[in-house]
Amino acid sequence: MENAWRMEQKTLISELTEGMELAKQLRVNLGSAETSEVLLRRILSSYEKALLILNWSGSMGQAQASGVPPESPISINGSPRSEDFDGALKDNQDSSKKRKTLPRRTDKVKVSFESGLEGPFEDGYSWRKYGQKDILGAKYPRSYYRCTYRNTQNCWATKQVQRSDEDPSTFEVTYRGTHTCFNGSQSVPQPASPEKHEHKLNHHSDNHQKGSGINNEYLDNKEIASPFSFPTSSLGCMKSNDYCFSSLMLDENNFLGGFSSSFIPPAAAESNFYYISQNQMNFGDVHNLQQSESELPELQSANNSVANSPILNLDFSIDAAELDSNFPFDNAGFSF
DNA sequence: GGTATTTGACCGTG
DNA sequence: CACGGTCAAATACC
Repeated sequence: MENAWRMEQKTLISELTEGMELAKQLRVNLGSAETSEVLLRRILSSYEKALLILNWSGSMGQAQASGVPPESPISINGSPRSEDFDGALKDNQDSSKKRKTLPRRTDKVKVSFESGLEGPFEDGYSWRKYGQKDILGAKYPRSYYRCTYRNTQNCWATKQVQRSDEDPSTFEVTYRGTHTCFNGSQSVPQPASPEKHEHKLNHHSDNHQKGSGINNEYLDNKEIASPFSFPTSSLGCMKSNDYCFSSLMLDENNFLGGFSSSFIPPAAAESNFYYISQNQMNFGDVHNLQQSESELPELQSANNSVANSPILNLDFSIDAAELDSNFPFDNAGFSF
């Protein structure tokens, strides 16, 4: 067993390393759509293999290491609820029920109120709040948002925003589902002004504070969290197909989802989680990409921050960190 | 009047 | 049964 594991580990490391390299190349080549696509495919392939391995040895039980049908059944179209796509995710084995343990991705974002909004909080999408709940053990309530275009464009993306009790200036944002809306309207706040920027989209800003019934605390929460976003970023597809593309790809990777997934056209992409191509144009800084599925109990991302993430240049690093908890990667020398 | 938010109720899951 | 997530009626704002 051990030998087997070691071998797998090597393979895994090799695959991940390659993926990383490819990603780096991609970064350099971004711009040339074709090249990017090829590279992305390769990246995906590498990660897929790695994931399969992980999946297999990591949790013997579920090893769905076979060519699991990647894409989820077009749930988006017909399904009335967002929970659908989780089903899509891992329904292979347990089919039947919808689960709440949707894989999702969490980001922690730090914001400084004192100095005004420092980080850009627009992710280019329009969110509509549909609920708020007090969470056990948390000081602050959790807010639930869904894409404004859910009905009009069948976009089932949702996100949850929770203020950290320990550090109120930090918000944990959990994205679920992928945007399938094409909102040119979202005009991404392009080169988001690094410094306090108005968190209101000038264009079509429809999220201004309306519910003036909320108290300040929530207001904060809301103003900031709601339109949330990252630096320049890009979540999902915005206007540039290229970015959309990459987002999807990575997304599809689903780092832990463990599915093979081949590229899915943006339109129908209903992958499961976003992946944020972090800011600064070229995935510069990493965040946490967490996809937790039933396998990984929790997603916590650990870094907060927009501000400092000494991590490398590629997002993949995150995984390393995460996986780390499950595997002895030490020797791998994941020093991206 | 249309759209967004608030908030209690409902429902599925563990 | 408790908790988290979503629904939907009521309400607020433009």
